Amino acid sequence: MSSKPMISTYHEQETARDRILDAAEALFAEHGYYAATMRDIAREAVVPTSLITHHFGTKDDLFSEVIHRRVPEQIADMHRELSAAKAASKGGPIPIEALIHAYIGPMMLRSASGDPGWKNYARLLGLAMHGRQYAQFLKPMIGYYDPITNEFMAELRLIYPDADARRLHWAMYFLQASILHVLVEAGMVDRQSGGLCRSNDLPTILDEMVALFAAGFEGRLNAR
Amino acid sequence: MSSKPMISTYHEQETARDRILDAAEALFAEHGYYAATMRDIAREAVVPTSLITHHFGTKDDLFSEVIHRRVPEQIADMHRELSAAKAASKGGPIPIEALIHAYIGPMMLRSASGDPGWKNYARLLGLAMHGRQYAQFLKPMIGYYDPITNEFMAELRLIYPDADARRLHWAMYFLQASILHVLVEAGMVDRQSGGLCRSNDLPTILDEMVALFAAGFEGRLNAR
DNA sequence: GTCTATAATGAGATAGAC
DNA sequence: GTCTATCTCATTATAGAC
Repeated sequence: MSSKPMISTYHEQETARDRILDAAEALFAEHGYYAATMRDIAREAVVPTSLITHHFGTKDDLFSEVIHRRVPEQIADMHRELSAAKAASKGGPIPIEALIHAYIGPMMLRSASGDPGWKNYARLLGLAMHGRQYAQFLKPMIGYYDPITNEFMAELRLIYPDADARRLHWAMYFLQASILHVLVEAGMVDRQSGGLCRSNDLPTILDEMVALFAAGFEGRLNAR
Repeated sequence: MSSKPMISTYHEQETARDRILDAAEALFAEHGYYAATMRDIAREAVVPTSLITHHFGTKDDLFSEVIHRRVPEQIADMHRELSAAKAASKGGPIPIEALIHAYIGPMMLRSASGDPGWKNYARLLGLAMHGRQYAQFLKPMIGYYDPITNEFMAELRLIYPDADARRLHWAMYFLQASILHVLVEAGMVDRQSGGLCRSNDLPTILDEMVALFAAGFEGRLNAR
């Protein structure tokens, strides 16, 4: 808050603490929480292992800090997009394409922005949210994502006021399930399409995903 | 193949080898590959750790064997459902609902069948296929799933002969991304819906998912 | 096939000098 | 804030008796 470098994207003048966070983010995203060791992270950051515990405490604490460094900005992105979509619809329900885009677009575009830190964070998010409840490293995330998702749910209800409440939740569930895998960029579609589609082509994926889920929501949630 | 018990669902007369596989399947599914230790697995199976390596070799080998025990039956399920859908359509294109159901239904219904082994296997599948290419334990899986997915892709092309090839791949990609998370039963929808929807209610999820993706495919792939 | 005992390695975390 | 050296413990894997 006080003496941070103003531009943290470039590696010049980066403190050891920042290098540790960057390295942890990258290795957690690449190998997962358990397979990424403190030693690996220290080597990547070119610091002794003890400096990690000095700055952050336990490995769990380090993971939490990696999340907390980015998550407020991400949630702010989503709020901004949601507000813009609301303003553009002038009191009426938001077009479904705009709502889906506001929900999944910010993280995908951050990931595609060219900043390797955001790319790693996006992949880490996709990995962590895929785990089960008890996983301790889910906790720093769900406190942020469940509330913002509920805000989007409220708008979805305004678009489809006659749809069954459970059906609205299922629709959002499938959308979230899908985006989590997309953020990981696991390479499945690359293999299966023989290179025709690339899982790191996030701008294309965003367009395709918005269109497909919008069609699904329209077809499924207007009835009844 | 020769002296296996004919009914492996019940625990009576189960060999130590089978107990090890069951325990490994359960703990890999619950905690992931790295967090589930050989000691945990041995304790759960009530055998000494050394018996695991004696029967299976390394931890990697054990994981592979857990997969190979179930995957042929699962692929056979999917082939059977696909063949039945083809036969029912009498030479014409398969209805999209039937194709999606044939693709995602078998694993979901196995998971919901009441056999805890299949439930654990389904969750493990959802976890493992979510990882990235290099993850060594992905290898025993993609050799099975990519070919069967390509068979379904071929049928999808027959349903939408005028659709762009990439768009067909993206549609299947989103479907697969979604089903992987559903199989994990991570509890996300339970929290967000306040208990209105449960992530272990797979029969309901199957119906909702088939309907939503069918609407999405129809709206997205008929055009052009 | 099954078990006890143990080896060999790598893990997360700490002490204390500079 | 940073580093060297080390502690303690859990990990996978093996040796060899029954």
